[in-house]
Amino acid sequence: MTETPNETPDNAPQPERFNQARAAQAMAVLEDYAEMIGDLMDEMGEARITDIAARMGVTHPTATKAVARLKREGLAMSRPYRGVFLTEAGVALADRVRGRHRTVVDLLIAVGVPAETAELDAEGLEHYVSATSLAAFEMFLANSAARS
Amino acid sequence: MTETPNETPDNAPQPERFNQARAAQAMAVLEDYAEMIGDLMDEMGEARITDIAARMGVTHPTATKAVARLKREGLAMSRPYRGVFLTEAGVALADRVRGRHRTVVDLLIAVGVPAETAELDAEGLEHYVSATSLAAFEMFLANSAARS
DNA sequence: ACACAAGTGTAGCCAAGGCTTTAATTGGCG
DNA sequence: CGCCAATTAAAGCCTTGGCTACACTTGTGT
Repeated sequence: MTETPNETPDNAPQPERFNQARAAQAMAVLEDYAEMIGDLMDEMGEARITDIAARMGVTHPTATKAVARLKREGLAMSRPYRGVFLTEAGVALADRVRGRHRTVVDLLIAVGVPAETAELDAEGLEHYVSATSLAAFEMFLANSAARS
Repeated sequence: MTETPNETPDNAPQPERFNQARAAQAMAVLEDYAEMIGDLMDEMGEARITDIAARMGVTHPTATKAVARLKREGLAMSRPYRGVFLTEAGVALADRVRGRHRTVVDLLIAVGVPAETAELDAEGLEHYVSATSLAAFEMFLANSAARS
């Protein structure tokens, strides 16, 4: 191997922004599952693989794999044939995701997107909203409310 | 609750929205590549694999694969060892993506997101903005401009 | 007590989208 | 003209996240 330390790719414009988007995308699925498990725990007291799969619109093996990944990331715990539970970190993530989702939906509505579309689009958008943008959204919403 | 587990999945929120988001995600990469090829054709008259790869921040083989996918989708054409060109459909897609990108950036800025962050976030966000939301964004921007 | 249905887990396949390595083509230069 | 560097292509591997098929627990009902 020639010593090719992963230095800056080269003098290209900014390919990093794509990598950043790709990284966010990797996290997106985890976030969705964590949020879903949080919802199920709130509603039913526990999250079962079948329910998670049904809600996510996937088959149980797929849900199992996702849960395995959540466990690997320290976001969830589960014992064989028992329900799935979120760790403290998982709960924190779920809460954060939920809050962000609401903010995104509210912002979309605030700029004139129909409520239904806002919900639908937010599902895809939310994972790509940076903390900076989220803060801006909240400020914008606060100002809008105050001005109305 | 009695044991009766034969109940319908309760208020199961359509899992389709997740599938929708997944579909959008599949298109995202293609859109990015098409846009990039369009840029390169405008700037240099042709798009070469090496340039595409550099700009996207990936290796050449990855870019080659992406181009193959674009060709499969009827969005691009290329002859071995010659440049890559967009088909009519590809050009249309690239233009649409470019316009949407600008609108998204403008909207983010309009609601108070710093310009740099807006650019960065738009890269991920743009692929999930529906036509309905996009139209709402444009109307919002038009109104903002008029009111300023 | 045991059988069977439902739920869960495991294995193996596929496509996408990354990567590295190796081969081939092109084209410029000595 | 022939060789070499750069470019492109091809082949093979990895991970993610879908899927189906099949195996195994669990626990409920007779």
